[in-house]
Amino acid sequence: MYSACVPGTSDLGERPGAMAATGPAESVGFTLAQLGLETARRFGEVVGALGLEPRHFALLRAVGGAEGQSQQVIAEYLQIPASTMVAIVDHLELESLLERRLHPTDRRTRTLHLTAGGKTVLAEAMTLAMGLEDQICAGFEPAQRDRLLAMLRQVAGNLDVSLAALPDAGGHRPAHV
Amino acid sequence: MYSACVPGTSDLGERPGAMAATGPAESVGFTLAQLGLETARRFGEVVGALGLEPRHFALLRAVGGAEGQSQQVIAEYLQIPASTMVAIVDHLELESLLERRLHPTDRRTRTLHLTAGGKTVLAEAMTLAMGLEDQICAGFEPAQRDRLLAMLRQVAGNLDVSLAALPDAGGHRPAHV
DNA sequence: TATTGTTATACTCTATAACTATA
DNA sequence: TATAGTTATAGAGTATAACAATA
Repeated sequence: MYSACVPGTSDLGERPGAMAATGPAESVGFTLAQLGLETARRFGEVVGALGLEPRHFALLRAVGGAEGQSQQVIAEYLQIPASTMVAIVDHLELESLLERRLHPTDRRTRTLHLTAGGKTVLAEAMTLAMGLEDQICAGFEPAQRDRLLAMLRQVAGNLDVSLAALPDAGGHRPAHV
Repeated sequence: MYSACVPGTSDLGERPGAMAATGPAESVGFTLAQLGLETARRFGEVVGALGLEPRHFALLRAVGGAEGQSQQVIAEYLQIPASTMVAIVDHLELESLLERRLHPTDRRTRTLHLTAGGKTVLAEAMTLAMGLEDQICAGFEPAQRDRLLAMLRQVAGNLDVSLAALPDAGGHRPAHV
């Protein structure tokens, strides 16, 4: 993890120090990079209380929002290679938070589904995430927070960052239909 | 780098895919984490054109703003372990962008100084960073950009993130003086 | 005896590529 | 022949701890 050098980046896990401080406070870019890093780090701590790592949460959330999708589709959405996907799914399946099921027509494909426990843990994680959100936005009036979000969305647009969720399997039809 | 799972984190280098998309667009936390990640990634691309990695830029910048500080002080500021610091300093010294000098009174200590070339490269990198800044803030009027920065600073305060630079060696006096 | 910097090393994470089974 | 998923493996990056010189 050295993305921290921000605006270099860096990935953080629950690993200790990242190269963090880097930018002038007058720059939106530096500030965003630094806040993003710290936000991610805090989130890791928060979901860590549930025994989850950020990547596990990310997968639970993706599956929760797109029940029945294939591993491949979800891996592409999360922008991780197939081999990494296998490891994460293995981990969560071992903890009985999600399960692989056979695809109804294609026996090569595995579809992913949350278990009851997975839904519970995901809900708990979302609750904790909302608590962090409140901490992040402390002192903001609702209208101010909305303005901040609107500006951040504009920045996302400027950077071609998609904030969209993955449609569930039912929404996906073969192109030729 | 998997901090990308955002708000997991992650560090990014110039490495390809990071687990990126994760959060609902209605959350400041998720959005910040995602934008921070992308900003850091873009910055890595930008300074990469100068042959720098984000961590190299971070060190050049820290030294440029605190000429003559010891490796230890700067490593602490950057929140990286001493052994990592050695590797980065080695790299930049090999490229003649900075140099180690002997401390005037303590022969254990090395002080860090930018070379003329280092100053040039740092200035070029700052110019490129400003170009990225313009891209990030495209469509914002100056007053809007100021409002965004002010809000981000408030978030930084909420998260105890320091945006301060490191004082240079001259500003450091032993506590007992 | 404590501290600065260095070196050696072990560990984690990630991605590439080979492999199996299906289509 | 191509694709979904799996496994094996090699590489990068990081941190921990032992070490040398100096205080």
